[in-house]
Amino acid sequence: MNIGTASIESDLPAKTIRYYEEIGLVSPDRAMNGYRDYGDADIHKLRFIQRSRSLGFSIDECRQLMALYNDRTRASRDVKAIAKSKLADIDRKLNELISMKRTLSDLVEKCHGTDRPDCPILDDIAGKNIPN
Amino acid sequence: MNIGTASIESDLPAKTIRYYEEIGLVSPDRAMNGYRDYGDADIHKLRFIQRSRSLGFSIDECRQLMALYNDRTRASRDVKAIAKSKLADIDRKLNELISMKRTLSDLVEKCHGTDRPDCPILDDIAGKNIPN
DNA sequence: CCTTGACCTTACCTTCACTGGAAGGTCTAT
DNA sequence: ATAGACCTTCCAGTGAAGGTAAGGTCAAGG
Repeated sequence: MNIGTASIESDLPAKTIRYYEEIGLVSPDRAMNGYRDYGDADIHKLRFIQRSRSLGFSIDECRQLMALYNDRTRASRDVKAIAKSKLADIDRKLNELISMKRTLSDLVEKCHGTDRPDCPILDDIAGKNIPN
Repeated sequence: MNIGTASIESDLPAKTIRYYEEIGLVSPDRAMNGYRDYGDADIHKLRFIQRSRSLGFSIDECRQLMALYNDRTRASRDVKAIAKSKLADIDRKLNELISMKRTLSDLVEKCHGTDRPDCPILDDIAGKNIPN
């Protein structure tokens, strides 16, 4: 499968996929013409990375997970530990996002959204009683 | 007020404050000795930016928000639109995060966590079918 | 007056994770 | 045979800072 198809399958820009190869995350075969040739396992990896990245995990964290994929002799205990620590990260991110959402949607709700300059969102961001 | 104090007042690293000056966000006076001299209005702006950034707005969005804030004739509708689009972003991230959490905690639960290399988490990453 | 140490300055380099563009090779359909 | 959609590599730039170096300034203590 060429990079264009891999891009669609993994929901990642071709540019990004090449970058991931450059930094050693996913190394596809090459066809006779020099084109990258992605197999199902590559697509699966790319999808996993895409999902992890979109959740705010760093490339380095993705690399840890990829390393687990490449080392089939690792004790499943270690894998479980890493997965659990990622779960804790996810929970932390969830809480941050929820708090951000609460604040923002409070503000959006209070904002009348008209032509008038009066705006609770800006008032909040600016802090209540600071002079212009 | 020197940059160190401004840093404390605005809850932003001095380095970041200088960067904000470089990109034209906040331009303090200079004292005779060349030190930056921040007034209340500058601190106010810095706090505004700090708060916007912590709510997930990009620098460019902060710039828009500040322009709206400084524009006495602004429409609160415009501010609301920006905030709502940010909220949509947050919701999308939340959903992805929740789905990732479900996947990972499913896997952690299924993982026996012993010395054996056999590991359901890796099997999932590899795209194997895991019998329930 | 001198030194120490905290604070400030600019200038430049590095980071992370891409993203864009140029210049050119390949494939497929008409 | 040619168009245009794909692919290749290489080089540069982005946002939003963080790090480090080399040096200027200031207040306090000896």
